[in-house]
Amino acid sequence: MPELPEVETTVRLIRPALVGRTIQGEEVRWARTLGGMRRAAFRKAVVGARISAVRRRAKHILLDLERDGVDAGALAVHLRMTGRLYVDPSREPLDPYVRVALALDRGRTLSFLDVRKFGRFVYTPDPEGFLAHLGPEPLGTEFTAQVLWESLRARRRMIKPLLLDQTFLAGLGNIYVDESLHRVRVHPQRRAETLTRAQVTALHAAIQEVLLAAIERQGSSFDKFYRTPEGQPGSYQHEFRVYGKAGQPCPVCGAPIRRFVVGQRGTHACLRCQRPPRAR
DNA sequence: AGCTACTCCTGGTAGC
DNA sequence: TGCTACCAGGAGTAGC
Repeated sequence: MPELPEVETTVRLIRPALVGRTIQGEEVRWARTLGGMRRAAFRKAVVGARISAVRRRAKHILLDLERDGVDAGALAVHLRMTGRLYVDPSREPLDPYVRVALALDRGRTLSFLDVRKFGRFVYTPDPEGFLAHLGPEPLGTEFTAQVLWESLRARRRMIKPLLLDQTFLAGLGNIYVDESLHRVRVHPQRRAETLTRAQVTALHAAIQEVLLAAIERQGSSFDKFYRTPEGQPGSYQHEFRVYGKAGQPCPVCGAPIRRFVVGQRGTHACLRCQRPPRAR
C-alpha cells in the first residue's frame, strides 16, 4: 500500500510532466473518488487552471493550481490502497480502472487509477486547511528525537496504532511502522509512554532511515498494485525484515516472524527481539 | 482519551 | 470446473 516513500516517488516522477500544464478537461468515471464534491463544481474548479507546483504532504499528493497567476486552490490526491497517478501520453486513458482523468495541454492526460476505489482525487480551495489535521512530517526538520520523546510521553496508547495515526505523525503506514519497530526491538503493543529514552532516540532514527532507504528504492511493491508513474515496481520490499514474512526466520535472531492483529491491522514482529509487554 | 466496530471496495484465494 | 464466502486494509466516523 502506498505510504510516504511511494507517494514521494510518485511526486518526483510526475512533477516534471505536470508543472506549468493547464487543465483542459476532466473525466470522472467514479464519482466518489471526488470525495463528495459535485462533478459540475469539480469541473468548474479545475478546468482552465494551471498546475503551478506538485508537492507532497504526508501521503497526500498536492497539485497547486492558479488562474492568471493567482492562487486557485489545489488538487489533493490520496492513493490509499491501490491508487496510482501517472501521465498518459495518449488522450484517452484505456485502463478500465482509471477513476478520474484530466486532459492537459500538449495532448497529455493525467490519470488516476484505483482498483479498489478507496483513493481520493479531491479539489480543495484551501489546501493548508485541508491538511491542518496532520502531524509532523517524519523527514521534516521539526520532527526531532526530542519532539518524539515528548509526544510519546504524553500519550497512553499502544505504539503501533499511535505511529499509524496521521494526526500524531504523518506519512507512515503499516509496512514502515512494522519495519521500524522491529529495527528498534520494540513490540507493537508496547504503551507509548513506556519506551525508554534510548528506545525513542533509536525509533526516531529508524523511522527516518527506513523511509529514506525506501525512497531511494522507489518504494515497495510486494503485490501487483504499487508501481511508479513509469510503471516500474519499487524494490524496497527486498529489504523487509518482518513485513509479510510470517513463519520465516527473523534476520536478526532466527526466531520465526509472527503475524497477529493490532488495532485491526495485520502486524508482523519477532517476539524474541520485540518482547511482548506484560498483560495489563 | 483511547478503544472497538463499521464502512468503503475489489481481486484473489480458500474451500467445496 | 465453477461456485460462494471471506479477506486485506487507510482513514473517517460512531459509540462506549
